[in-house]
Amino acid sequence: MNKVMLIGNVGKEPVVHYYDADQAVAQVSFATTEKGYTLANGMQVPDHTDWHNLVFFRGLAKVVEKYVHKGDRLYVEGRIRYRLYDDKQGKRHNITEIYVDNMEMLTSRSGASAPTSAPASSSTPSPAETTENKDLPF
Amino acid sequence: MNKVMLIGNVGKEPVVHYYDADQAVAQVSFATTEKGYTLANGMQVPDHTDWHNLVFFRGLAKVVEKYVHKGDRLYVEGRIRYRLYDDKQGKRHNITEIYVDNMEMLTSRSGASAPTSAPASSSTPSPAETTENKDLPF
Amino acid sequence: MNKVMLIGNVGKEPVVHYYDADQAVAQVSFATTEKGYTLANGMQVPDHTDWHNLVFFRGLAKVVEKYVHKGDRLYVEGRIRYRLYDDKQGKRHNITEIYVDNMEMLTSRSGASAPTSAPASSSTPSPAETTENKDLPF
Amino acid sequence: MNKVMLIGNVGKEPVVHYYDADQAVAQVSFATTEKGYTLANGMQVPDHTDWHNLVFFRGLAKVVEKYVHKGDRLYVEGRIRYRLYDDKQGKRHNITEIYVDNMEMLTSRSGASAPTSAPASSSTPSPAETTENKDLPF
DNA sequence: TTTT
DNA sequence: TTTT
Repeated sequence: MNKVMLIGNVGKEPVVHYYDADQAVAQVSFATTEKGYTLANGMQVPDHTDWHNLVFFRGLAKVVEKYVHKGDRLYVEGRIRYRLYDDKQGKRHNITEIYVDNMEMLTSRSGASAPTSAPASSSTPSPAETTENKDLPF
Repeated sequence: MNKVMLIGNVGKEPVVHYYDADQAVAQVSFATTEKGYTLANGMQVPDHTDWHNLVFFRGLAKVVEKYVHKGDRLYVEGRIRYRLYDDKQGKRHNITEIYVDNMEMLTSRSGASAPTSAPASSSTPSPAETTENKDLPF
Repeated sequence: MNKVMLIGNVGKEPVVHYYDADQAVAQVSFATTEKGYTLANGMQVPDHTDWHNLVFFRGLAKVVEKYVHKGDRLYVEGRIRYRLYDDKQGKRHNITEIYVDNMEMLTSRSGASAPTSAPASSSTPSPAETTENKDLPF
Repeated sequence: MNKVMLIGNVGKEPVVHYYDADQAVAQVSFATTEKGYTLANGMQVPDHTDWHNLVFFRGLAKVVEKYVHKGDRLYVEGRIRYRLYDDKQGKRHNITEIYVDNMEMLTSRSGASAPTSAPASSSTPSPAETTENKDLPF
């Protein structure tokens, strides 16, 4: 088991690459913040923010491209991956990424205009705010 | 592994029992709500609320007694337990409970007056809004 | 959030219903066991087993029908649902179910003969032991 | 929320530092392995192992020092932390660590002799294989 | 009713 | 019985 669950906010506009029509990859810089607290001795521990490198593949990458924007609050589930890469100068770098398997948008955008091409009809079914498995409404 | 994670709201004031000075047990009726959504065919699936029976023991029960109130939003982690009990009429019942191992209060109560008896001193360290393991602030 | 994660064993053969060609539902009786331990005072707390009612829908129900059997070890993720139903005698009952959104088979069945009709060819791609989201092997 | 759950194996003997009698920190190199699988097109995706830097504080660090060894299988829960540090040559490095809040030992060591110095008494209550919250055995 |  |  290698499982990560995060609730946080998107730091800037997602970056999406298409390797072919089907193979989309989206990268999202994502902040989680741990609230500060006061120690028994009165010392104040400040808030702490971590910046995660989220990576979305295939269908999720397309959902990100369509609906996710800077500032949005998300719940994501995935796995930690550690990777080496060489930059243009041939320097080797470590990078830690979260491969996202599941996402839920927590920013409600009820009367939201769609990002790129606005839907003409107002009867359009609401934008998919959830990409989790949805099952029979028993 | 038998793990439950919930974010939701307290439905009524917690009920706390002391078996002796140390053995406190708190019971909390707790609602989680799954947002409705629109199916591909246009059908609307409404919001769905589940009511959980949370059970807190020992130190956590005391934190609940002190700080948790009707309407509060909580994050809880625990385990599912199924139990049989006989009511006063001798009738047997099934009950499902969530034994809580970890709790975090999500309702900020910054300028909160303490629940029953307000603390005299204003220099009191802030009420514990978190009961998770807190470690060295590296 | 209403999230459940279980690792345990299937107690008897799954029961599968088809409402139509697509709408399959599988029910699985599922045991999780919490290891006993010794208290500080030397008292022994025995092992404790909980029996969960798992419910699988659609594609997952079909995977269950094909591959899951009595005794198998599974990892499942899902949500808790509380439901009322009336039995044939018109008596009302509470039932707690785990709606499964994600499953992973932990019982390796490497040289396994397929459950009902064994595949003739040995070059058959291995049976799906995982039904989680699988992404690009970056 | 910044939550990590891992099941895997300890790669080498833990390294423990004491800053003072109470402030212990343990570091553990920890491997999680994702099973390979066969793609629809017959291509084989091999097993994939990730090496995590686990960090344990205070009481957990002492449990690690006493009971955790190379090869042991563990379940850990914690948070991801990204940190910069300068090495002895003054070079800046990124490091990703998992701050562990909760641990469970999955390697059973029933008749285990204690690691370094064996306890004198054989009536010693069994070694703590679990450091999770344990509650009233209702 | 299961399993380690 | 709660809340967003």
